[in-house]
Amino acid sequence: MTRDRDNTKRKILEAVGALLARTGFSKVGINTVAREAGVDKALIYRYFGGMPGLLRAFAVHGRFWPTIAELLGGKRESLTSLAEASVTILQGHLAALRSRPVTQEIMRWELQERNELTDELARHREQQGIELMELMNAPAPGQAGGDFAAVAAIVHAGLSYLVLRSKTADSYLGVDLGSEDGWRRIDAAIDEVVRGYVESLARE
Amino acid sequence: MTRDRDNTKRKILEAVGALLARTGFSKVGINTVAREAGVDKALIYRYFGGMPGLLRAFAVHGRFWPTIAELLGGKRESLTSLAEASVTILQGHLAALRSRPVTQEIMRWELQERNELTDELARHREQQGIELMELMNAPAPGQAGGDFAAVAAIVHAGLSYLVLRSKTADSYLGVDLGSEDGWRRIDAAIDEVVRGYVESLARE
DNA sequence: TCTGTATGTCACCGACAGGTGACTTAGTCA
DNA sequence: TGACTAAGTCACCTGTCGGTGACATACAGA
Repeated sequence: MTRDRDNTKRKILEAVGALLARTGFSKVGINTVAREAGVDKALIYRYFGGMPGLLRAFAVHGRFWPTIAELLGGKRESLTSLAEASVTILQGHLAALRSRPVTQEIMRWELQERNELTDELARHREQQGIELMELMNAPAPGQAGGDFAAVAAIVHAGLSYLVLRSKTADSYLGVDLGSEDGWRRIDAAIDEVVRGYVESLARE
Repeated sequence: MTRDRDNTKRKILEAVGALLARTGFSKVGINTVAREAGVDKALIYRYFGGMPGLLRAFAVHGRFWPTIAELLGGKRESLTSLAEASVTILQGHLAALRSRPVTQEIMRWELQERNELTDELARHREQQGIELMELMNAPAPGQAGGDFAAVAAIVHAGLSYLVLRSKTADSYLGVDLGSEDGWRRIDAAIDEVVRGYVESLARE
């Protein structure tokens, strides 16, 4: 065999991602990762110091969260109104999350367990979320007669939940989570509910 | 020691609930349940046939899902409008879920794993969800110019996610998930967003 | 009072987990 | 070419898991 530390480290990190996407966090351990990577587990300890270190390296190395640019999907210039911006961002969130199985697994993991790593990941996302809120030019609570941030949080969370749930459920409240048709309904509903709400704010 | 099969079974089932609420599904196993119940694990095999049988018995015995009556919170008579009914039901869903840690754990479990038991639980809830939709007297998609069911699914899912996330996160998009204040914002936002949306439907 | 049964106890199995230390060997540099 | 370093291998430890069979004994019914 050839000896190549960097390549081995890469194989290990890739194994984490593959295992994560395929089997979820609960099955990711030293032994399974080593097996998946075709590498002796002692090397994981030598190169990453153990499971926590490996996960940290994995978290740092990967691009799990969509950039703001991706969320906007090249529509940055069209964000002329609060409704416009909100719909674009929320629809972008839905599409981005759906296309990232590993991110979904990380989010499932975050729901189960709290540790320094999940906290760090959460901090990063919370930070980005707040940037997004600013990008929507959201009015502060009360300022426009409504709590826009709280509404956005509900919808954002709802999209997250529907995507996470789609792995293990066929439908949710009658909406098919297994077909593109169902997701088109969700996508359209984002538009409906956000515009409806923002209009009601404007009317006050 | 006294010999009392029924009491032992009860202790075992209670141990499942306690363990579930305290440590989540991933830590629920034959050994941990037996230890928690202060009982020999052989009895679990004798009385329940093993882990799947125990979980099934647990699922049957417990009241994890709020009844429709609880969701309505004694406001059945006031459901005069679509908006009224929807807000009441969604706020009821939020309160009910927040008060049920075991239900939350089951839902976390459902996000991770799919098996006959989670499927059965999901079927039951999907059924109840559809009843709720009918109770809201929801117009069919397209009938009122909007897909009410999809919007309701997003909001319903969002509330679920926020509650599940509150165990491991302090805030979500700037909304504090650890204080009653944050939840009051969510509660109010349900009202805002639903009314805003329903009004926009009426205006078409 | 005796006896059968079912409740509860215990010891043990194989499999697999995380973790470690000693060994072999490939590649590099003097 | 020889020697050193580090990459890779292997054997083995401890603990826990799910699962099972043999055993002890409390209790009810004859």
